Amino acid sequence: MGEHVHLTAEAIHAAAQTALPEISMATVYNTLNELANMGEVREISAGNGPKRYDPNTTIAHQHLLCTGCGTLRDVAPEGEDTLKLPLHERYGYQVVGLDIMFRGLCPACAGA
Amino acid sequence: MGEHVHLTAEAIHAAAQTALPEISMATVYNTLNELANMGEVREISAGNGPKRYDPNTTIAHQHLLCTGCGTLRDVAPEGEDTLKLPLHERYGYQVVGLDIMFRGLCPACAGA
DNA sequence: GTATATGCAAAGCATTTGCATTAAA
DNA sequence: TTTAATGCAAATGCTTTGCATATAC
Repeated sequence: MGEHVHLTAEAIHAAAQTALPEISMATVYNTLNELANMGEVREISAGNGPKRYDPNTTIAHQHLLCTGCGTLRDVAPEGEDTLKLPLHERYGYQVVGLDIMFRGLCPACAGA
Repeated sequence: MGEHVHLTAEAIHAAAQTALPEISMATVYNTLNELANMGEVREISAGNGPKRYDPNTTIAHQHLLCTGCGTLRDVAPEGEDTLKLPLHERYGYQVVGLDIMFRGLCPACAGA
């Protein structure tokens, strides 16, 4: 649901277990993949480690990635609506989406 | 070296074999990880499948990702220099970099 | 002669898949 | 009763690691 910090499959599994103690990772992955195919969530691979799942599926995404712990959260940068890829730079690609990812250390990782 | 289509470890291994027929994947990965730690290349995980390695290490990267075959290439979008993350949206993060990724089908995948 | 880099093979992690079982319509 | 969803466990794909060998200084 509409959170602003995006979870891994494992974290989703742990959270789901509070409601459904018997739920398996396979079911979590099956469901996440279905949701992704339906367009209800987007998978985001944040460098190394597991993917994270984002329930925000608007066209342009803006994220803040902690390069220490991998935490991923939503942000709203300035100038987003001015960011366009000129036709002569598209190399014939049919562009359907845009991801913007800011990288850095979150406060917890910067302090450690 | 300064290519504009970024390769997977496997592709780099294959290319390296033309010069060093005995080279192993372990050596390729060891070397790529060293280069990444030195800041000479950047790892980019393009959704599913293997990572790709980008020798362009300027602060803001702009990429075009084919969601069909995973090909990743450099592009230069308009408005890149206006894209900034306002302080009140940084949540205390120390932002050190920015990735911009356009997603879509490359001509080959769109035709198939 | 000592230290570093390499190849090989095994291990590791995240994710997917097959299959038998369970629950649902 | 027929269908779809689930759990389990094995398999997969990518990457890393341990260790013995080879290479360089």
